[in-house]
This record gives sequence, C-alpha cells and structure tokens, in this order.
Amino acid sequence: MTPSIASRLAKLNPRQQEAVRAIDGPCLVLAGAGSGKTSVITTKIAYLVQECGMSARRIAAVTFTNKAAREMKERVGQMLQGREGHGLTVSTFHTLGLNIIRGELKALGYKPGFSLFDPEDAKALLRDLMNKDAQVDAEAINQVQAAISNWKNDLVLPGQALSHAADDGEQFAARVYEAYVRHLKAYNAVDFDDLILLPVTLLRDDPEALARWRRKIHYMLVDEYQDTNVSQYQLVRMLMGERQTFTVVGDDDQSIYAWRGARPENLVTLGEDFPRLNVIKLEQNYRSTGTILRAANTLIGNNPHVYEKTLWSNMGQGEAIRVVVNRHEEAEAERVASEILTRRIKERAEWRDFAVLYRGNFQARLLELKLQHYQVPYKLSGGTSFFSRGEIKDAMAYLRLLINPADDNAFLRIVNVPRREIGPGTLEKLANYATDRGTSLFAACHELGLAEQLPTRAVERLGRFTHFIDGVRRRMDGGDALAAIREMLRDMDYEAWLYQNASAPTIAERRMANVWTLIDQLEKSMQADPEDRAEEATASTATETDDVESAISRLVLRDILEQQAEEDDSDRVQLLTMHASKGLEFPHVYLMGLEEELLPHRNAIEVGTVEEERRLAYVGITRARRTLTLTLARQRKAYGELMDCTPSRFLDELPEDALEWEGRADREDPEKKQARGQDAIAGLRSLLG
DNA sequence: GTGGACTCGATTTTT
DNA sequence: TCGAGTCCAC
Repeated sequence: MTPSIASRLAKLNPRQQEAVRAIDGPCLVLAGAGSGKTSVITTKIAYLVQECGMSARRIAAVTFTNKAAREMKERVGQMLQGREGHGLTVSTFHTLGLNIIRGELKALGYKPGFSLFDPEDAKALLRDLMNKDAQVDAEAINQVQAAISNWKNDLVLPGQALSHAADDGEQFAARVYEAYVRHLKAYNAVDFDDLILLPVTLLRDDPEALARWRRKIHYMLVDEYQDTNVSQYQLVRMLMGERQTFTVVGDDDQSIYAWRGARPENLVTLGEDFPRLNVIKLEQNYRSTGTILRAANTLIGNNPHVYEKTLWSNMGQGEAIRVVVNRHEEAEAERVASEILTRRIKERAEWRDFAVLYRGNFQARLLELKLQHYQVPYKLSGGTSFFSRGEIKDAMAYLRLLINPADDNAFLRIVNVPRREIGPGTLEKLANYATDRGTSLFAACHELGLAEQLPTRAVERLGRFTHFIDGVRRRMDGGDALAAIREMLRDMDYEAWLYQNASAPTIAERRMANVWTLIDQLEKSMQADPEDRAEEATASTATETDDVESAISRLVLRDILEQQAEEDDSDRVQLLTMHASKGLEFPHVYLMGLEEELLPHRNAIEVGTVEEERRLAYVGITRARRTLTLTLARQRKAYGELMDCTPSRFLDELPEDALEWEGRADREDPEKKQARGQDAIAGLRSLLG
C-alpha cells in the first residue's frame, strides 16, 4: 500500500475504512448527519486510483449541487498527485448528462451547438404553445410545466403520458408535453430534465452507445443518494449495469426533496435490484454534542425506517437545548437578534459561527429588520438570481443564437433588442412562413421567398439583423470568439439601449456591468478546465466555438457564477431555510418558528407528509455543533389575521431532559399555573354570566 | 412606456 | 394583510 493512502485510511474509523475498501460490488453507505461521508467518498476515489490502479478517467463521482462537486474535486485533488487525477469526473448529475449528450449528438439526433433551456426559457416556450388556442393563465402554465417535469423525471414519454391521462386536465398537459418536446427538438434545444432523460433513453435503446459509456466509466460514486429521482437512478443503473461497481452514499433521514421528485425509496430499491449490495452504516458523528444528537435521534425515531441507525459522538454532552417561547413573532425575531449579539461576546464567537434556520423565506423579513437595527451583519440565502435579470437573459439569448441559429426562443427575445423596428406584425408573418417551410426563424430570414410575404422594409430590417449576427459568427469561427462577442455588444450599442430604458443612469450602468461580468465569467469558464479542453481538442477537432458552446451550457447550469458569490466569505450571520442548510454546519444554530402549521407546515399536515417535515426538523437540528436554540411564538400574524399558535408536535417528540424551556406557559411553577387557571375560570364565568 | 388601481396568493426550489 | 404581478389608461 502506498504510504499516502495508508495514512489517509488510518485517519478513518473502522466503518469508514470498510466503506472505502468495499470496491468489488455494489455498496450502499448509510451516512448519518456529520458522519464524514465526504471523507469516505474522496478517500475512496484516491484508494481506487492509488491502491487499485484504476485510471481516474474511468471514475465518475456525481453530486447534486455545483458546490458539492467543487468541494469534492478540491479534496480529491489534494489527495492525488501529479497526473493521477487526470480525467477524473466529479460533477453534478446534470453536467454528466450534458457531457453524455455532447458525446452522443448524432445518436440522439441533435446538431452541434444545441441550446440548453433553463426553466424560464422552457416556460416561455410553454406559454407560447398554450396561448395558441386561448389565453391561459400563469398558474396553468406552471402546472403543465410541473407535470412535464415530473413525467420526464419518471421517464414517461409523451405517448405514455397521453395514454395514461386520467382526466381532461392531464390529457391537455400531455398534449402540450408532446408539442413541447417536438418544438425543443426543432429548436435544437434541451431542457434541464432532458440532461438526464435523454442519456437514459439513449443508453436503453442503443446498445452501441451503452457499450461506449460502460467502457468509459468503470466506477461510480453518488453523493446524497436519497435525493435521486427515477431517471437519475436509472442513469446510474444503466451505466453500472453488469459491472455493479458503484458506491452510493445517502441518508434516508435527510430526504427533504420528495416534493420535487426525489425518491428516497431508491435506497430500498437498490437492495432489491442488487442482491449483493453491501450496506455499511456510518453512525459516529463528528459534529455535534451528545445532547443535540440524542434529541435528533429521538425525533427521527418517530419515523419508520428500513435501515435503523443511531448517531453517537464522543464530543461530550454539551449544553441543553434551549426552547424559547415568545409572545409573538416580533418578540421572537427580537430575541434571536439580541441573543446573537450578546452570545457573540460571551462565547468569543464570530458572526459566521451563527446560523438562523426557518421553514419559509418570509420568516426572514422580520429578522432582517431586527438584525439591521442591532447592526448585525448577515447573509441571506436565496434572492433573485443573477440569471433572471433582463440584461443577462438578453446577453444569453445573443450567445445562444450565435451558437444555435435554430433557437427560435433566443431569436424572438433579441431580434428587436435593441430596437430594430421589427414589430409583432413582421414576426408573426415570419413565423407563419418559417412554419410552412419547416425552418427556424433565423433561417427563414435568409430565404428569398420571404420577400413575397412581407413588405420590403421589413425584409430589409430582418436582413440587416441576420447579416449582423452572421458577421459576428464568422468572426467567432475565424479566431478569438470572445473578442468577437465583446465587439458585438459594442457594435450594436446595447449600452445605449440600456440607458434609454433605465429609470436612472446608475441602473443602466450596473446592468451593463452585469453583462460584462457575464462575458468575463464565460471567459473564465472556458479556461476552467485546460486539461479537459486539451484532451477534447486532440480527441476530436474541437474549435474555440465548441468551447464557447460548452461554457455557455455550464453557465446555464449556474456553475461558475455562483462560485464567485461563494468566495465572498465575509464574517456574517447566515440566514437560511432549513432546506438550504443541508450539508452545512454551524457552532450555534437557531431554529425559528417551531409551531404547528409552520413546522410541520400546514400543507404538509393536510396532505400527510409530516414525516418529511420531521426530517426537515432533523436536518435543522443536526446542523448545530455546540448550541441549539429553538424558538416559537404564541401568536403570529398570518393572512392579515392574528393567529394563536400551537407549539410544534416535534417539541413533544424531543427528550424532555435535553430541553431547557423559557417562557412556557404550562410549565411554570404550579402557583402561577393555578393562578392562570383561576383567571380562566373567572373569564369563563363572566362569559357565561 | 409608466404608474396607479386591481387581483391574487401565502412552503421548500440542488440543476 | 401585504406584496408582487397584471392590466389599462394616459
């Protein structure tokens, strides 16, 4: 054994070592919160390369978020030396799918330069399709979009959706689905769900492609396996087929995305599909105090389990979990804010050591006000994405059209931005003509027959636009693609258009700066993997335009830009939803709003998914390293009305002796309690009297 | 193009 | 209740 891998292994506990060494067959690692699962995955990759002599280019590790992929890549990079890690795949499921599609364009019937539609682009297309017959409201579009996404995630194709439609609504959605798929194909475009669906159907239907990818990937590792959906599981299954060499790591107790298609039962299915499955449990927690873990264990003990596990730690018992009952929501926010302020001094902690977790984003509003009042620096997760900004959508549409002239969506977005006096009338006639001829809008502009359908002036204007785009494209192919893009933005004077349309010059300035940031990011993204690029370039005849193309896709997948946001590691209190907190840890955690109807959420109670809410609470609790404070309000304003709140059932499910209550009405000293009882009786009498 | 009146909804959102 | 988003009149 090489010394470096031996010392890595020695740092792991026996169960973790077992998980690393289990390489001959299918392996499921049930990794409790804080049990060092990332160490297992990264060490296992190093073990496969250094100890088993497997080439890194035969290994694929997949995660759900770009962030997780980046962190994993970095940790593996530290373990492997020199060229050992060359060609290793550590990516999200979606990026893996994107690469498969890029490698199998012909087999899939797509052309080079295909566009990747983000959910907003997809919605725009659906709106178009659904509004053809009658005006449809936004809600209906959202519903159909969700239905289509669910179908795709469940590997249900339009034909099957149509034949299984139970009612008119589903039938309608299924017909839109069919049209949607057809249009995407015509646009030479794929959506996010296609990034998994298309590879799965290809591998299922094309034995040669299957053989190609099985030859390429010999070992897979999957993180957060409980969050996989049907199509993601099938992708892993198809790729690992007969070889059965994979490791999946997950925790059914942290499954909080079932509402979005995740199938935690994939953990069980795995045992059925692979009888040789080696199940290894990691139960030692390296994060939290004994008290916090005991509370977490007791709470989650109320959920049914296929695989029982109990977390333990040797970090000492630590402090009791405090439960603070407040008069109302404002008092709750006030309390949390002021407590962070004092605790920071008392504990000599930094702002970043604190996190406040809540069920819904709206809960952050009041808290923000209080934190501002006390001048506590904080960072709010979520918020409007860079990519939903209009100027970014415009720039992305230009890029997409340059790479993929069939992308009608991109064409429509920017054909008249900045103004080129190409109005709805012209576009409608152009669309009719293109439909008749079975071509894209952009291609139709080049056709001579168009002159018969449109006034000369309109044809001229369209021609000027396409000529402009064609010119940029030629410059891109001829050399420095990014220089051509920057030149394009200057030539068409996008900046002037921004100034015309902004309410203030500073806003226009900021927007233009955003566009340049986007282009800078594009450049960075192209330089991100010089090794891979070199490899691709030798393997095929990759041009710089190909690089721009793949960089744009990565940009759509939110890869590189969010990295920049992360690098801002200023010292601030974190405000997060419990969902967003998964995978993170903090010395001091505040969990707000432990009330019935909020956590568990009322909708969850209604539809009977309290178990997932319990897991959500479990995730929240297990984020805490040293101290945990749970807060709730007796009254809360909801829908404009003041509502009395009931403490969350989850509080009753925690071990009484691990909690330290503050302000609880029915656990005060008996005298007070009796006094209030008298009051109540008196009140009742007065009511009756 | 813009702002004021009006309507509607109110949980979470890895890519 | 409050706020975001939509729509219409100017």
